[in-house]
Amino acid sequence: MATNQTRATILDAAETVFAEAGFAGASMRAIAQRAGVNQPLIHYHFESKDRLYAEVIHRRAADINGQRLSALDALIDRAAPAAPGLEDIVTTLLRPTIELGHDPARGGQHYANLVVALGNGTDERSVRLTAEHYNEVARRFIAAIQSSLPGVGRADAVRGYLYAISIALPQMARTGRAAALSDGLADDSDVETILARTVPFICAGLRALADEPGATLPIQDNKLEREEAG
Amino acid sequence: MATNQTRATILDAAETVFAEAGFAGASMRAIAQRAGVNQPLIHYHFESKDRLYAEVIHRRAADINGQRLSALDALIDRAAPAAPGLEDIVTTLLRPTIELGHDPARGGQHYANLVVALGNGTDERSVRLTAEHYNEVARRFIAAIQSSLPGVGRADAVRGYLYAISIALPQMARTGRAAALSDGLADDSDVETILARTVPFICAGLRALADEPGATLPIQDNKLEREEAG
DNA sequence: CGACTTTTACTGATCGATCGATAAAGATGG
DNA sequence: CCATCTTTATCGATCGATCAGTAAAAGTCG
Repeated sequence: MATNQTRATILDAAETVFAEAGFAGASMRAIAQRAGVNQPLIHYHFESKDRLYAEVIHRRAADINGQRLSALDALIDRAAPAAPGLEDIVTTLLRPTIELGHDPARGGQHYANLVVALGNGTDERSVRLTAEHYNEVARRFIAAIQSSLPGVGRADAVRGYLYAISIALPQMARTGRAAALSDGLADDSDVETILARTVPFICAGLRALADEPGATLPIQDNKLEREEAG
Repeated sequence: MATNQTRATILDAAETVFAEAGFAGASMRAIAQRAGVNQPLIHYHFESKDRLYAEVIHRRAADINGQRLSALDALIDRAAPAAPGLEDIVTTLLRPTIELGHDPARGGQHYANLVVALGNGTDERSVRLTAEHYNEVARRFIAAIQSSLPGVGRADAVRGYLYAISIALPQMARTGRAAALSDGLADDSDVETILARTVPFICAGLRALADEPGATLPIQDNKLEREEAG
């Protein structure tokens, strides 16, 4: 896996085309044209369309999840022996995501659109890649939420994490719908503005789940690995 | 627009295949095979792949939005001259969505996956169809949220609406990720369980936005250093 | 009524374009 | 020369769409 310049160029082009057209709608020829290379060269470097797609995802996911985990570790160390505050945990989870969506140098919106489709997709490829790249960080943050909010059960912590991600990803992708519906009032093009609105929303929601324990859901966190959802 | 049985059969098959493979990944032949008809018949009834896709969306959107608007009207009438409660408004918004996602007779998960991709997509087709079918109901519910929560500004009401939809749609689509991450604890296959968790979360979040109206209040205390060597 | 025409619903054959992928030859630099 | 990178040419498969043609139902008229 030599860090080739050609590889990076192809990955950037693939990221954009996959984001705009989806996996099936993106053609190797369109990717090659945007990258300024020949189509068979992509096969030389990445073998197949599937492997190219997986590498596009892996590159950004490794970046963003590395940031999230090291920031979470730093947060936990700083607060030790107490648990970090909920606002800090949620901010640490969301900030790298929102920032990546606003940083053109790292794919910007393109990867954002990709990862939204990935996280919400039900096809085998999306489910597999999502679990492969995002389950570890999910478990870490779910545990952090539980430590900071002892009243919340495991199931509600999982729900809260998924709700937080569900809110953050579309903002990362920025479809412009908020601006359209508010006649420009909610044009959230600034990272800090987005965090200032989403973090209080999510934290208040999580505390509501903790204060209002819902269905009869026991708390047990022994098994960590699991194959599939029944 | 004769209510033909063949048309409905094709629409059902198209809904499933589009949901499983996306617009580009779904082939007219695969749709025809699932519908038990031959491929040119689809062109006879729907002209083109684009029009077929639009009709698949239109059929369910008209159903679900009709339910939502009439339920909202009834809610407003019942509470008049006061404004309806926030929990009732959010429940009225989400229930038809969640229920549709759990009703196999009306497409069930299939339309759910479709509409998730539609709402999050940035391609021209997705943006156009989303605005065409969902902007009216969005404006109605945003106004209702503002009437019930006078402290919330217009921009935050829009945000709250979009956050609510962002939370509800993935649950409608049920990727099984919640169950996988919680070892089955959060297997939300029941409509009432989902509503009992999402509605309090969303309402608490909305009230937090209303109580903390500063749209320009960046959270600075744990801003991450993203510069690598800077 | 019965013969004729029109409309509707559907089918088999096939079009040109494009798909992902491969083989093999050419270029490049150590 | 050799290994790495890049290109040209091309494969078989599949894509959305169109065509002519058929069977049956519906409408028309003496």
